[in-house]
Amino acid sequence: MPGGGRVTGYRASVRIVVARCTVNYVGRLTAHLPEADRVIIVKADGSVLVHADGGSYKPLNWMSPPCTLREMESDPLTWEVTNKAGERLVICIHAISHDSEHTLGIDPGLVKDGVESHLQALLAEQLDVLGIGYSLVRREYPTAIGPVDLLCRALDGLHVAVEIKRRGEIDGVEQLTRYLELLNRDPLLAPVEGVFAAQEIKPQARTLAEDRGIRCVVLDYEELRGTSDVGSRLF
Amino acid sequence: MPGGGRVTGYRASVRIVVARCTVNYVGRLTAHLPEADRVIIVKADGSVLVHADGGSYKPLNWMSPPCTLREMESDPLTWEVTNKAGERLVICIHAISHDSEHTLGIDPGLVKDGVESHLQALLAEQLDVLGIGYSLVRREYPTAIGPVDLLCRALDGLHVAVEIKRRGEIDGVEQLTRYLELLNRDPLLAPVEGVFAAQEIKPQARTLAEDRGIRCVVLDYEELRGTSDVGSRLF
DNA sequence: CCGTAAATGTCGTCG
DNA sequence: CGACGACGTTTACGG
Repeated sequence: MPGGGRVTGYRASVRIVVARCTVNYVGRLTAHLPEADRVIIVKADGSVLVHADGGSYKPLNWMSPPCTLREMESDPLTWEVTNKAGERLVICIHAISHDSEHTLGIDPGLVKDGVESHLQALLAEQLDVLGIGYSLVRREYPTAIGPVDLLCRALDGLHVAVEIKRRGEIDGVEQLTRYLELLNRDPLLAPVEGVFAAQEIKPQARTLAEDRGIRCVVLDYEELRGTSDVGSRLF
Repeated sequence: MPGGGRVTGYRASVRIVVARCTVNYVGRLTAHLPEADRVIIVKADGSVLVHADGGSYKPLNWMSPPCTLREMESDPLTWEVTNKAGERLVICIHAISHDSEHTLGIDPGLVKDGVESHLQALLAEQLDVLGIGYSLVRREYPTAIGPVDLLCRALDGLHVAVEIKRRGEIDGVEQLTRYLELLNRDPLLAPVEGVFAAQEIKPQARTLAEDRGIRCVVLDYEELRGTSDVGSRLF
């Protein structure tokens, strides 16, 4: 291995450093941060975040786990973070104004509600929102290019493929279009109609969808959740 | 304004708190974090990050700027972060094990190299990589649904639309397909061929592209940069 | 491990 | 401010 330095192994703690530093990343792209004061967080898994005082939750520069941090006994102090893919993050530390370490333990994790999978579960129970008399063939109906959110059968026996989004944009229409093209090749299913269902449908997505004969349905999450049995069971 | 509490205005500093806390977010979705020790970062712009000791750079929970932090003098200590859109992040702090504040100043910002715009600039100078004798009509050729990366003319006078990606996936093929459909409606341009150029092209994207008569070209960034005049000028 | 799709995506740019 | 595409997207899920 080139160079010396101390390799920091697994510590069950975060290290928080505030320091004047320059940072260089070479990997999927090349990125350079000029000398300035920043917050550096080293997590237990070796991952490193370099934050400025502003911007959103995204660090200016970072290294994702799994990776290895090596602290060089050079002047200026240099930290080198590397991973298997050959990406390198090098932090030159010119002056440290804060350095502390904290033991946090394993986090119990985040509980979410209101994401697409919930919409799907609720809709599968209330297909009338999509069309009177619809019956469910399958959730996550598998195709060669991925699963269709809902496959239904209308009163007239025709099949209906439903793509569900929280926010309906062009990508979602394209996705449904690919599914429909494939499903319509299956003589046992064809003809298959398309329904694009979302809490919010962008005008351009609606235009594209309707231009392709895909019906758009705007969903009311609160109403779906209020009416449903699962609504209370799930959360 | 409901409730009391001290509203923390603009401070030109980050505050770093390590504390046992529970966190609730209500906004675009609902998310709950059970009681545990975490790192809480409050940036100068009022934005808040709640990090665990692990995972990647994404916080467990957060609020993006612009937003307002109100510290309630309750027991347990409660921080309420809100924004214009009505999103709320509420942090109950049960025990503080670290609390410090640091002045960082404005960050000079990140310098990047190696992204799509550079690929586009390099390719525009070396069109032979795409096809012998190609000439450039325009970079960012405008259409009603967005700009085509490169519009070229081949030796035989036919037009060629080029979509450039760092990583070529299905989305990029769809995008180019939409452009081609539009461009081919223009009698002054039609017929327009498609070329999908990327540093890496996923098999499924290649299959879809070739199925649609779109030619795929794999780019070598280092070679493009080495050969080019701009290569040295740009960086 | 690959491939696909979701995301509180975020971030920049352009109209 | 909205629309749109890029992103070191990251992250989760399924084969």
